[in-house]
Formats: sequence, structure tokens, C-alpha cells
Amino acid sequence: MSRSTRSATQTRDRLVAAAIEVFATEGLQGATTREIARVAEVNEVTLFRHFKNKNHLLQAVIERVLALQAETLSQPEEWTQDLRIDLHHYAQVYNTMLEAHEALIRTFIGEAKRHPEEARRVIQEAARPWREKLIAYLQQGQKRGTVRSDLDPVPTVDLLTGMLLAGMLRRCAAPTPLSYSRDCYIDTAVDVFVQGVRATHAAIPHPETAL
Amino acid sequence: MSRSTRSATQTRDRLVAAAIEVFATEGLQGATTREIARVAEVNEVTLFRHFKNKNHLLQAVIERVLALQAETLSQPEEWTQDLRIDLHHYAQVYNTMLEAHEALIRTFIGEAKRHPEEARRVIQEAARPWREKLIAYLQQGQKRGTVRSDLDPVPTVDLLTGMLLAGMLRRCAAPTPLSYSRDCYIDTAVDVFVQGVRATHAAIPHPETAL
DNA sequence: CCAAAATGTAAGTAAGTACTTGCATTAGTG
DNA sequence: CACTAATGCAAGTACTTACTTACATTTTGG
Repeated sequence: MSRSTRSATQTRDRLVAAAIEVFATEGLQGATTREIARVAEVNEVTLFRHFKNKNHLLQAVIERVLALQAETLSQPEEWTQDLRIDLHHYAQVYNTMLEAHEALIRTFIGEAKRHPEEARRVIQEAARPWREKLIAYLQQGQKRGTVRSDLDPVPTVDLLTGMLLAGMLRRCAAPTPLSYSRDCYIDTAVDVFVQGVRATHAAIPHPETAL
Repeated sequence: MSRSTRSATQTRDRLVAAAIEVFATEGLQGATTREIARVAEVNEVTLFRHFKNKNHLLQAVIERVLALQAETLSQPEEWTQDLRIDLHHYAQVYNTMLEAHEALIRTFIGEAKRHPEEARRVIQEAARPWREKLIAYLQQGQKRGTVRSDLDPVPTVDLLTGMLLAGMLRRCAAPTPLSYSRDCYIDTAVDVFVQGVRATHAAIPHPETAL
């Protein structure tokens, strides 16, 4: 670990990067150590010199993905306190992240029952900071009176991210393109969500809005 | 096809049913013909006598799934024309269907890039009639003035089903249960959606204050 | 009952899989 | 330069997979 460790960690990184790619495109089952080594442009034996077995490589992949996600999140949000503007901006950024990791997200959704812990970390844990930021924002909005106070912010936030996730899955799975564009979907999602959570101005005694 | 075809189709049906189960739990790649035959309680050779290869069996599985889905749909909807009641009922039924087919849906989401046509048929085509019913309902609501007319009903419907799909994926993947219940999520989804798509009171039976 | 259809059994093939072993070769460091 | 860690290369092991072949056995309908 003292001498020529540098090139060693380089090939290790190349292996992890290749594994991310192959796991994403071929699935956890379908990915072969041969293919991963080929993509990394190293010998297959080198793979096993760096990682005890395929599962250890998977663990390294997960660590790497979570680290990458943490970097992406490092940029601080600034809220304008305009529900529509803020949530639209948030939705755009979140959707970009979803599309960037589409293949990997698909893989872990499909393999969630066989690798529950890994799927949870990649999907849930990676999105958690975003989720908490948005939860805090909605709570703030409730205090300011701009967001309905009869809503639980936690499931409410999951509604918005859920719409975006499902939209991404629907779009990218369809060989025939949908009748509407991605931006149309996102705009509609934010539009409906904003009107859905916005406080009805003067606390209207609407018979149905009482939860 | 004349003589003892009856028992032949029986074992064929058993094979398809077993294949649905094994494909759902093990994935399309992970499912082995041995395991499928074992679950169907027939010899593996019998599987290959009925289906040329694993892919032909997969096609039969898809046909069967779509047929089952068509049956489920045969019950006609009756709308009360109360947005909240109708959509809540719809969401409950749709979510029940999602949870019933969770494993298979996961499998095809994960394998969508490797089997695009099959995934499209199972996920998209199976849900199409439901989708169209709901689109028609929203259009009807727009004509009656209860639903915002500035919304495109198509992406709007996909928002609702998307929230439900994502909710199911989130719930069932989590080893640690979420902080809210399934019913809470569905109620919140319908609640936000209804307020999000409802026409800002101009032509509503009760004289309400404007937004 | 009897012929044909359907299934079971045993064995095998060809290919792919994760993973190992032994040895030669490269490349960085002191 | 010399030492050594890192890698490449060739081959092999033990296992699994989809799928096949040949033959014995059971089931079924006329």
C-alpha cells in the first residue's frame, strides 16, 4: 500500500466504474466478471485480485454510487419561497438525476427482492438528503401559511418524487414515444402538485378538504 | 390436438403458472427451466416438449398475464361524478392490482432494457384500458367544469398512476417500514391530486369563495 | 382393449459461470 | 540498477445452464 499504490487504486477505480456500467446494463445476475474486466480493460484475474468475489465488487459499487450521490448533493439549495418556482426547480434537478442513473435504478428496482439491503441503500439512502430538504421546505411552507397544514409532509414529498420516478420509468421503457414530452410531464406534475398542496387562501370551509 | 389434449393443456397451464411465479421471484435471467419444471411438478423435458425454448415460454407467460389482466378489468366502473370519491375508489383498485403483481412488475421494470417489447406489453399494455377509462373521466369532468381545463388529461392521469406505482415500489422494497401507512399514502395522493386538478371554483354546485 | 399421445427417466452435450493457480512481464521506487 | 508490487497470460476446476436424445411408462379416448 506504500509503493506503487497509485496505479493500483487507478485500476481499482476503473473496475468499479466498469462494474457500475455493466451492472446497470446487464443486471446484477446478468453481469459477468469477464465483461466487467473487459470494459475496465484489465485482465479478469486482476478483478479477483482487487475484489474477493463478485459480491465484494458489488459492495464497492454501492459505496461508490453513494459517494457520487453525496457530491451531487453538495450544492446548496436556495429557495425563493415561491412554491411553483422552487418546486419546479427541484423537480428539474431531481429528474435529471433520475435520468442519469436510469439503468442502475432499474436494476435495483428489479433486484430489490433478491438484494433488499443493497437496493435500499442505492435507491432510498441516496435520495434521503433530497427528501429531507424537501420535507423541511414543506414544513416551512406550512408555518408560513402557504402550504396546507392538514397534510403530512413526509408522504406528500414522496408523492412528488414518486411522480417523477414513475414518469422516468414510463418514458424510458417505451419503444414508442409517449404522446407528451418529458417537460410537459414535469410541468404538469409540478402544476398539479403545487395546486394540490397550496393552502386554500382564507381557510375555506370546504366540506371535503377537512382530512 | 384431438385425443388426450385435455391433460396436455393442463400441464401446459401449470407450466405457464409456474413460469409466472419463478420469473417474478427470480427474474427473467435468474429463472431456470429446472426450477420452473419443479414448481410445475413436471419433468424438465416436458417443459421443452411444450415450449421450444425458454423465450417461447416467456411469450406464453406474457399472453397469460395480459389475459388475466383483461379479466380483472371486465368489471365496469360506475362513477359518482364526485371527484374525490371516484378517484379514491379508482386508486384503491389500481393499487390492489399493483400490489398483487408486484414481483412481476419489478422484474419487467428491471429487465425493460433487455426485453423492451415484453416489458412494454406487460406494464403499458396491461394498464392501457384503465388509463383510457380515467382519461375519459377527466375529460368528462372538464366538460362539466369540475376539472381544470388547462390540463392535458393524458399526462395528468399518468401522474396519479405514477404516484401509486412509485408508492408501491417504495413500500415493498423497504426492509424498515416507512413512517406512514399504505392507506395514508393513497389518501394523501388522492387528496393532493383532487385539489390539484379540481377547477378553481367557478362552476361548482356550492357557491364557494374564489381562490 | 388398444393404439396413440403424453409424460417420466437417465444420460449427455455444449456453452458459460465464478473463481483459482502458476508463471512470466511490466513498471514504479529507493 | 535492483527490488517489488501490480498486472498479464494460459490453463484449469467445479459447477450450472439451456436444451437434446433414446427409451420406458403411463394415460386417454374410441
